[in-house]
Amino acid sequence: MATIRDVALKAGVSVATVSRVINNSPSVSKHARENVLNAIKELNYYPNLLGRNLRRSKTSMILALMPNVSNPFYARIVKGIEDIGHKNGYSVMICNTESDINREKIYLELLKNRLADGVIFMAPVMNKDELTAIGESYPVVECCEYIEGAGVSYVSIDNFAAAYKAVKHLITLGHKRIGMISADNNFVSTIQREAGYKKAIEDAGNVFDEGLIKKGDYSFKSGLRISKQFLSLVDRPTAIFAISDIMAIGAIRAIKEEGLKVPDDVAVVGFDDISFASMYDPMLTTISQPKYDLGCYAMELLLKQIKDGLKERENIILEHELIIRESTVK
Amino acid sequence: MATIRDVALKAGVSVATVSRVINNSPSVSKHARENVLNAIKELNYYPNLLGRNLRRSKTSMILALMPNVSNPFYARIVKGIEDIGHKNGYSVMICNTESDINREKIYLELLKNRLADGVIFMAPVMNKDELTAIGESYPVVECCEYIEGAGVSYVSIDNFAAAYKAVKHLITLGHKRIGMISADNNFVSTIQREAGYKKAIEDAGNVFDEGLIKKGDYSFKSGLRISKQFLSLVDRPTAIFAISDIMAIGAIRAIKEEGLKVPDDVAVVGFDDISFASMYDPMLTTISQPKYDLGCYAMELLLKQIKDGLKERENIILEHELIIRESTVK
DNA sequence: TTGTATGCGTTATCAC
DNA sequence: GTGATAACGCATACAA
Repeated sequence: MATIRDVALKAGVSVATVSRVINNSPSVSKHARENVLNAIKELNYYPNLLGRNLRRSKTSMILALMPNVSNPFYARIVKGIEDIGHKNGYSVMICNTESDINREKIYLELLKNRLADGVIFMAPVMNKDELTAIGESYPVVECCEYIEGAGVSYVSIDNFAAAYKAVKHLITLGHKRIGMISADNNFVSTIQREAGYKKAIEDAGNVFDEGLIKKGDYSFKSGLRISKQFLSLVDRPTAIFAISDIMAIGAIRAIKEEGLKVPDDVAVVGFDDISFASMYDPMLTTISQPKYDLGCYAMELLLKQIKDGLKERENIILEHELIIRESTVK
Repeated sequence: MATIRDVALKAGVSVATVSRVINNSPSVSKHARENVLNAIKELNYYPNLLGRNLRRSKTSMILALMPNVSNPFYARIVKGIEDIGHKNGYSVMICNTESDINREKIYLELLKNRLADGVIFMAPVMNKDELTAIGESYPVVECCEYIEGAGVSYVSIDNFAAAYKAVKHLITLGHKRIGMISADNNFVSTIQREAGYKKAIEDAGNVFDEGLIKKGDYSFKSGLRISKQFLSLVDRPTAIFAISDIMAIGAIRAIKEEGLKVPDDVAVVGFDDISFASMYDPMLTTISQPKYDLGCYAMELLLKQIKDGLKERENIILEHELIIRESTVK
């Protein structure tokens, strides 16, 4: 495999000149540049970035840690991250944590081992102190999900307001008993969405019933199971609000299996607006997050940290949107 | 940031000894090892892998190029790749090509630039000669989709047999006019699936009607649009076979929108068995590929190439399965 | 405009 | 069991 030295030899110049050509330094004669370029082509030379990166002590790589490659919710976010990254000369490596703290740590080693310049965390499961420690030494930004008080920059939406809006929508449609399919974790999104749900219920003058919040695990099956529980209540809810589209879809399936109609008998609202939401039958009313922009802003925050040092923390809250479809309105 | 030299200094030994400790060399005294370990902890030292990789000229990273992170079909495959990779000390970086040849090339540079030791290609769009060239110089294996005659190892399924089985299933159910939603490309999978479709039709003694194959683009919308075309035919098909689940789901939606029932009026078979297939209403009959195993085998083939040099080419065909659900049988 | 020489952080060879 | 030291491939300060 050709090295810069081979190129220099073939082009009859020094390695320094070759390096200058590669890096578009202006101070190199036309003649020399041509020779070098030819030699590069002839030798099919590609710079060894290990050498370059070691020398420059930067890798132009950033890490995107997500809990689940298969979750379509993250797809657009990643696109935003990549677009901004590429525009700035960074490659992004996507890594699958599976919400497994060990895998998170394995991939974080890439950062500590200087194989990446920074990391975008999609939904960290490590605890606050650990995250804070990482954030103090390396460029980190959280995207969507974040840990409050960890002192790490994040970009997200106002989950409280979003949930409030979703539930308000149901209330406006006349629903009084609204079941909520939440999750059994301490994510900010979960806590905020439950709070938004509660506030909307209470603002409407209805009594908040703790029993109408049940915990799933973001899966279709859990949405299905919980909804069946709701439907078997004597005073069953006429609407269900799920904190993820997949669980909402499980809810729809459950309602149909019970011989009921959506939205006539039970209305359903989801969260995320994944692509499947508009493919389902009925199409799902849901909260749309600005996924692409979330990714873009996260990457921009990260780049700023990398360039300017990591002193400044910055949090960005983007707008969400309620997308009304067939699962709530005919 | 601490380097091996700092550790050596603090531990009162030479860098060589530190290196030995890091790499678990047996020839280092208990005493020295302890000192080094302590120094490492105190200094919060992490080896700079750029240095190590440069020295060893290997990165223990492999590239997984996929057309689309958001396609749930690839999720399990990636899991297989990662599991085998991790088990062998490799990290895998997932990269999004979006079926864009430029992005493919950008990421392939990481290989040429020695930032990765090998690449697993999920659905290459580059042409045969280009792929062959890459395959001659670097460890490469194709997974699922592959280019025939490129001389690159691949692991896939028998798409001809799978399509044949799917269509045969419909024929057995009594269907005679079966529309096929294919794609407008030259993927092996597409060609083989069309051939399997044709053969099944002909083996059943029916006439093959070219007009019953229409081309989509793997999207929900294209499945929807094409199905509406099918349904508006005077002699409309009573069954539809789509080469992707997403298009099949579009077909179901179209059939329902026309006021028809699935499977009573029109039956539908998809391909891939994405998680969403069993969430839809009706649940989708489809061909299941052994996604996880596809990933595992691909990674194993790649590791073999990396270790043994890249001389040997090997192709692996795994078993598929027809999953019969509600979209064909009540 | 060009070349020489140094060092980035490691590992590995060699001598002790 | 240990320590000098020479690479790995490149970028750059400095000298010319």
